[in-house]
Amino acid sequence: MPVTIKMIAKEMRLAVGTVSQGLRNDPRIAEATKRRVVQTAHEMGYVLSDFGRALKSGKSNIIGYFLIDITKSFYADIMKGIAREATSNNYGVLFSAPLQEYANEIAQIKYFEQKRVEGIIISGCEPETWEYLERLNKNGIPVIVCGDYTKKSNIEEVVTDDFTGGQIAAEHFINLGHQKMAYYNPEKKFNYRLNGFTDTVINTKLPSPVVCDSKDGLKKSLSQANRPTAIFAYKDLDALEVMEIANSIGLKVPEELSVIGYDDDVYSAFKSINLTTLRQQKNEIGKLSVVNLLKKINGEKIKTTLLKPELIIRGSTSRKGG
Amino acid sequence: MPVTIKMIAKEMRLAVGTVSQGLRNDPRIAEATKRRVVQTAHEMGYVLSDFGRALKSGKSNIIGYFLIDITKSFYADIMKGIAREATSNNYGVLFSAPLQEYANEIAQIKYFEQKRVEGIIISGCEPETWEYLERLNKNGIPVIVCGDYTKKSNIEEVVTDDFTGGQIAAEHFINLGHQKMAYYNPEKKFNYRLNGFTDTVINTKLPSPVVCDSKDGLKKSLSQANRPTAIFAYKDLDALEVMEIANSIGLKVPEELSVIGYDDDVYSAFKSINLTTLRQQKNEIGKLSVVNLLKKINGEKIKTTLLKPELIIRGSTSRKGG
DNA sequence: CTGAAAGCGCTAACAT
DNA sequence: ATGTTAGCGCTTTCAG
Repeated sequence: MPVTIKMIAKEMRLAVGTVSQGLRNDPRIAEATKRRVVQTAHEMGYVLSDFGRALKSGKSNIIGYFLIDITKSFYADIMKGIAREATSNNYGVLFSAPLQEYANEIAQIKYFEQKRVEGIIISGCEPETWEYLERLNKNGIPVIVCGDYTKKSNIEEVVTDDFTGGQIAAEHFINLGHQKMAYYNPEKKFNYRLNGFTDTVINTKLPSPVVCDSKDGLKKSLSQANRPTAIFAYKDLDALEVMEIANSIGLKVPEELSVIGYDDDVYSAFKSINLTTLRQQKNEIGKLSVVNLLKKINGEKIKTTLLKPELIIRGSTSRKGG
Repeated sequence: MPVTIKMIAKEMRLAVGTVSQGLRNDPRIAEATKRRVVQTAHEMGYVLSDFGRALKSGKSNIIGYFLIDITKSFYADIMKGIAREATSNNYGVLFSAPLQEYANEIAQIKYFEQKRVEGIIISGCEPETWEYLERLNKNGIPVIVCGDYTKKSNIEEVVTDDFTGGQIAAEHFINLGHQKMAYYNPEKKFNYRLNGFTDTVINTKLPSPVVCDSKDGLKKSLSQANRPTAIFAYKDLDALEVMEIANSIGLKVPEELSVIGYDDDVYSAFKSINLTTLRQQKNEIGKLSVVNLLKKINGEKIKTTLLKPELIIRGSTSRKGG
C-alpha cells in the first residue's frame, strides 16, 4: 500500500500538518525542515493521494469524456486534443465509450457523477439521454457538446461551422463553372452543411441542388441526361461511394464529375483517392472543448464555438467539362 | 454541491450509518426504512461519492490507459475494447495521451499514481520510461503492455502474434507460387513479423527475402532484373507506398507484384485499394488487456497473451505471373 | 516555527 | 432495528 504523510510524519517525528505544509512549500515552514521532508518523502516513495485532497477540497480535478462511437477516426484526433489540454491544466480525463443504448448511457453518466467529475464533454448520445444531460448541466455538472450534436439543445457546443463548410463547397463548384449540383447524405443526419450549400447555390441564381439520401437515388440521379456535374458529400466515406458509383456507370472523376468530401480522413490524401475535401480542425475542437468546459466549471459564461473548416483542394474536382 | 448521506440523515432524522447501510441494502436494516431511505435519496438527487468509499476501502476502481499515439486508427478500436470491458467490471478508465517526451510521460504516470489508479495499460512509450514502469509494476501498480511494445521487458503483453502473422504472409505467397520475396519496413521498428516471414521462406528452401528499410531501397530492389514478385509490408500504409512505387515504375499490382499489408485499416477494403492484409483483433486486444490487468490487480499470475492475426485476401495478391 | 485537531463522505465495528 | 464512533489521507485553522 502507498506511503502516506502520516507515515512520513511518524518516521520523521513530525506532525502530519507539518509534513503536508512542508511538501506544499508553505512559507511558514523552515527551509531546512522542508528540504528534509521532501527528501524523506522522496526516499520513501511517497505520492500524494488525490482522494484525501479531493475530499477536503471538493475538487476531483477530473473531467469525463463520453464518446459514443470511437471507431470514427474523426474522434481520435479530438481525443488527443482533449487529453493534452486537460493534462496541461492538471485535469485527468475519465473516458467512456458506452454502447448505443439509452440505459447504458445514463449508467455511464451516473458513474461520472460518482467519480465526482467536475465537467463532462460529450460526443454523441442517444436522443433520450439529452434530457438527463440538460438537467445535469443546469443544476450541477457543466456539460459541453463536442464535435457533433445529436440534437440541438441549450448546451454549448464546440463544433465545425458546417454552414460555412457548405458555402465553401458551393463556391468552389461555382468557381469551377458548375451549374447543376447535388448533395449526398445517405445517413440522413441533420446538419447545416446542406443549408450553407443550398443557400449559396440559390443566391447565385443557379438551380437548387438535388438532394440524394440513398445509393439508389444517387445512381438514378447520375444516370439522367440532365445529371449534376458536381456532388458535395456529407463525409469522405460518402464521397468515396459517390466515386465508386460514378466509376460503375462510366463517369470519370473529375473530368465528368467533381466530388467534394468532408473531414479529410487519412486516406483522402492517398494518390489513388486524392479527394478534395473540407478539413475539420479536429485537434482544436478537442482542445477548445476542454478550454470552454474549464471556463464553465469556473463559473464563466461561454458561447457555442464554431471552427472554420478548410478546403483542401485535390484531384476530385475540376472545371466543368474537364 | 452534491448531496451527501449526512444531509439525507439529517433530513430523515436518521444516523449516517443507517442511511449508508440502507442504501447498500444491508439485511440488518428494516425493509420499510430501506425503502424510505432509497426514496428520499432519489428525491434529493443523491449520488454516491467514490471519494469517501475509495478512501475507506483503499480501492479507486480506476485504471489508467496511457497511449502515446492515438492518431493511428489502430488504437481507436483498442480503446473501445478497453473502455467497454473496464466499464462492465465497474472500473473507470483514466486516459492520457502524452507528448512523446520522456519527462512528460513520467509526469503522466505520476499523475496516475496520484489518482491511485489500480493498474495501468500502456500502448507505447519512450524507451527511457520503461525503467520507471518496470519498477512500478514490480512494487506497486500492475502494468500491462497493450497492442505494441517499445522494448521487450518482463511486463506481460497483450499483442498480436506477429511471428505467426509473418508465417501466414509467407505461406500465402508460397502457395501462390512466388519465389523471390521482399519485406518492407521503413520505420525500421523491431518486430517478429520479419522473423516469421523469413523463417517460413527459408524452411521452404526458397531464397531469403530481401529486406528494404527505405523508399529508395525498395525502388532500387523493384527495378532490378531479378526483382521480387511479392512484398510483405510492415503495415497497410507501407503497403500503399509499395503499390504507389510499383505503379510509378510501371509494375502492375497484383499481376506483376503481389502485396500484403498488416492491420486491415478501414481504407484497405476500399475497391480502389483492395489490399490483402493481416487483420489484427483490435477490439479483443483492448478487452483482454483489461481482463489481464484486473487479474493482475487481484494478485493472479498471468502470461503474455498472443492473438492470432487473420489473413484477409483481397485483390493485391495473385498467382505469380498473374 | 511546529503541533494538535477538526472535518471532507463514507463504511464497518461496536453499542444501544 | 438503529445509533455512535473511529478512521481512511489530506488540508487548514488555531494553539502553543
